[in-house]
Amino acid sequence: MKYNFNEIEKKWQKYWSENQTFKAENKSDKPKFYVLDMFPYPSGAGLHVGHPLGYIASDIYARYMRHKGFNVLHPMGYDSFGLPAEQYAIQTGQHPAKTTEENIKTYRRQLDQIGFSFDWSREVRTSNPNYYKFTQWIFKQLFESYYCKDADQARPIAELEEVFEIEGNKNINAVTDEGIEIFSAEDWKNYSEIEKQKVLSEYRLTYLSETEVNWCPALGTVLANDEIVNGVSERGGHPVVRKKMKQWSMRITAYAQRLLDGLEKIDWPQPLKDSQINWIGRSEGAHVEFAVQNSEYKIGVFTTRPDTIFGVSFMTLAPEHELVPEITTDEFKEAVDQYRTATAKRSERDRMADVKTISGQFTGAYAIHPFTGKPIPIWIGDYVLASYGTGAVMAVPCGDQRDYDFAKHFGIEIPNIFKDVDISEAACEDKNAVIANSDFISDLPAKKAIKKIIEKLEEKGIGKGKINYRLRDAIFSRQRYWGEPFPVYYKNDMPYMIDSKYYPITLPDVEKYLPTEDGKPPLGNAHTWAWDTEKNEIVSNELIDHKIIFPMELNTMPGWAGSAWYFNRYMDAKNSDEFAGKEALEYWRDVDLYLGGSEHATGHLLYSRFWQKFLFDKGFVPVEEYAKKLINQGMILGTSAFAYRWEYENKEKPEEPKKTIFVSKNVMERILKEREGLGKKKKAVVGEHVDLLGVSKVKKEDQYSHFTPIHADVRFVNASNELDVEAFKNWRPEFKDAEFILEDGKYIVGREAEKMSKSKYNVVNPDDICHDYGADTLRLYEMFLGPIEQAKPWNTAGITGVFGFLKRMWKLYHSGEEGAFFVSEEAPSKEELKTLHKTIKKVDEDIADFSFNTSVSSFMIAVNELTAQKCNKRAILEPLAVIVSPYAPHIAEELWEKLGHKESVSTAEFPVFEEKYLVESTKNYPISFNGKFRFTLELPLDMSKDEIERVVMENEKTQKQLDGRIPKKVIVVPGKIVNIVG
RNA sequence: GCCUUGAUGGCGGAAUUGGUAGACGCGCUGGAUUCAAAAUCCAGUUCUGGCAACAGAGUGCGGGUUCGAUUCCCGCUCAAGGUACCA
Repeated sequence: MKYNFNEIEKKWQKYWSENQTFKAENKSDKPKFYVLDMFPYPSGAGLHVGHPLGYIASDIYARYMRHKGFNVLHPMGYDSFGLPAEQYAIQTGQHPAKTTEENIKTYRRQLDQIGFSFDWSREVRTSNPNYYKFTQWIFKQLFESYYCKDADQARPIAELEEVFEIEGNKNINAVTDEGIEIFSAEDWKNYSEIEKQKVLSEYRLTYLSETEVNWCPALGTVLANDEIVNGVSERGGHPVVRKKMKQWSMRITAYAQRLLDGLEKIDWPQPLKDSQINWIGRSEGAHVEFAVQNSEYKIGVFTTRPDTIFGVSFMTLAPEHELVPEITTDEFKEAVDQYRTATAKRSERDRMADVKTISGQFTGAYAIHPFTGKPIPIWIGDYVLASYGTGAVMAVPCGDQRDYDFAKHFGIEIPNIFKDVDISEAACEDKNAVIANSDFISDLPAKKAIKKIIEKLEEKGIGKGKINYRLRDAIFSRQRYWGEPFPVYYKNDMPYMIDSKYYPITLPDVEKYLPTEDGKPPLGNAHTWAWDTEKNEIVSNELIDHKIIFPMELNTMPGWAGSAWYFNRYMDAKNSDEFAGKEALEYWRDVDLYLGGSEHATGHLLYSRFWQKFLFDKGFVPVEEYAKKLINQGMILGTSAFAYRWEYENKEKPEEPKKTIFVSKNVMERILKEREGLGKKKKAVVGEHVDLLGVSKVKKEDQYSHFTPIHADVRFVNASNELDVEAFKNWRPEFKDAEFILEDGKYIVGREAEKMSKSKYNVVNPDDICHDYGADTLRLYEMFLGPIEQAKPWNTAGITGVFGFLKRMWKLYHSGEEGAFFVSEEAPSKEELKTLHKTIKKVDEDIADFSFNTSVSSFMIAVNELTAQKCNKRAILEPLAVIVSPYAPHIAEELWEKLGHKESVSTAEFPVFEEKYLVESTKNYPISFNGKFRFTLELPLDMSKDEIERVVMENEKTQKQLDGRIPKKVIVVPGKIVNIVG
């Protein structure tokens, strides 16, 4: 019988679906195991071969753990809110819900065809109102909480209000906005409703704030930093300005320290942890206040080197610093204003990217040095960022290179406060340098000086030790349509939460998905988007009276909102009362294995940890870290194909039409090489080669043109990199009449590994592979490509290898007449048992190490050996089917059934490795001379060291190697090696 | 610049605590089978020299430790990813 993979795979996929084979129960006597994949955004392009890599690995793990007796939760769902669907809606007018639904159907079909053991009964979609009602609920919880530093956890905001009533806020130790005012109980009671709400919002874990954003008036939207190139929008090249906007923020900074500490408790890849540590950016130092001369104002700075305070010779403020207009003297007003306008035009990223240009402006004002009392000129400069620390620095040119460069550039003095250090060329940033010329901290090393200076600052009441974080509160508003609506309405411009009883607050329909003409987000186009506080329902905007009926929030939540808690939802996906029931949460607790790409390191993986900690503080979830172990899967890259275009124009005969000529790769390379030999600029000119190309007779120097690599669709290229020229010509009208310069009658393309993407025409779809070779081959091959965490280019060249393996394995079970199924009941031989147990051991170890590629190799070795042994014993082939089943489940099920089993192979117990079958009595000792291996010698394993040495030395091969020399030393490591030195 | 990861045949990659470098697969070469092809099977395949036995070189580069280094240590080069005026 032939290995008919198409039929087998369809049959078992149907079986699994009909029998709900992989449905996980929330109660079980078995230990639990939760295997999770980062869920996909269902894009219109469908799955490409890169997507399933992680899913296959996690599926192997999940199936393996089932065999090992665990109750496995292995769910899948969709992060289905997002920009592409909205862009598509803008272009076509189709509702994003509709296109998203279609895309999900494609994804599901593709996922099913690969044979994953997902429990589809728990599928979640972030854009489903039954799901996002809980995203809204969590948002409300955050709104109604503040971070208490004493308890080091989130507490209800209602507690604050009680305290305010009694004693004001003087004893409250909470994470708040900078510079919060102290008020008494009396003050509080006299505050208006609006004033009270304003105060509370300074404490809330999610709050409205004026945030600087990159506003693009032409597109009517806010752009992310990476959507701006050279100060204009990437799309369309429209001007971008920095603008203040009222937006929701998440006080993630409250959790900075715990997010840092938590990393020590979880088994995540070190690079990923490092990038989170980096992102949080903790630095220890001091906050110091500098008084401004002849004024009431004080400028606070953060410094990590308070010990260098005697080296301060100027201060620099960010141009946006709020005190700049207040302190600037009339004389400098104009220059300062000019500088401020100039920097406002540049995006933050531009400013940061341009490190070389030093610019700044003196304000005319002076601060007073807190210890020496000397006046210190106050400058503004765009090397100081408004968003870090206090937006101001005490400049110590002798100790900080940026301050040094700034001082040099503007001719500011550079006092030296380091003992025996030359600062004529550069600043001294060495923390081991001893401080000098610094009053009471002179002659101290940095560490001691820092301690002393902080004590003094605190004593004088002008500063204190401080820990600063680079991490900033996360902006949570998006001016988009296709996202979660906020459950918020506005009364007197203050936000109020709609009671969670009325969730979900469903996304309203709009006619256009673009921003409104007056620049409001797309929800501004909705006609029915007002909250009736009496009827508790969404009503027509026309009814807004600001008494009972109020306007609702027009922003939507960002992409990461839904994905910040979905792993909890899978535990109890159908619960309509709670985001997940207590019992389910207690049973599943956390993810045991989480698989996904490292690109989420500082986005999803940080925000989701933050939300989990918050939910933990509130007692809603039982664990503080939701994923014990995380594995990054590397990206599968596409192998792009390039055709090299040369635009040819005969300048002597302009009447001749221009020609598009494609030059085969090696011809092009030869030309470039020759030109290099002639000393001409590489890749610049091909004029001299007109003859060679045989195009036309022209004056050579008139032909100037570059070779331009053009992406050719990889479907037109075969394994030998030959281009199907006809298909390529028909592909695009502009290539219809192109000419081709061939080599050996073929057009050879260049190849390069790039991210798989539609625009690069290098996407390989798993559908074709499944059709031609089957899902089991695809699964094995993706694993066989190399270590899971490594990025690698996709190349189908080797796929016949694993396909051949499956066919050979199939044959083992079909040793009957004319290939009929047959297994013998005979007892297996020693050799057969050895092969089997060697493989069990290897697969156990490999799965524990997530080394799936080497398991596939060991399967191949096993099948090769069993084939050579002509093995057809049930006692070997039955366990073999189980070992292979996590990797190639369809063929395993089919063979399992043929072996006479009624239940799915997934219920079978994983074969247990037994050492006794591998015990050897002899060892083939490698004999080396001076560390160089020469030959092997088979000796009993129980032979003593001396005995081995004697036998080896007596051996004639040894004598031949020694050629009469007397060895200085003979090293014998029993069971390992013999090395003869001398 | 900084952080991280990596570099092994023609290619993807393997090598447990330092102990026979190149498993397994692809490709390539030769052979069997076939009218022929596909498929399948067998043999060979790191490089250099040699008919061969064998000898020499060899895991990015330069040193070191060791009887012995792909593996450990020091110094570099290159590549990929992340991050960037973070006071």
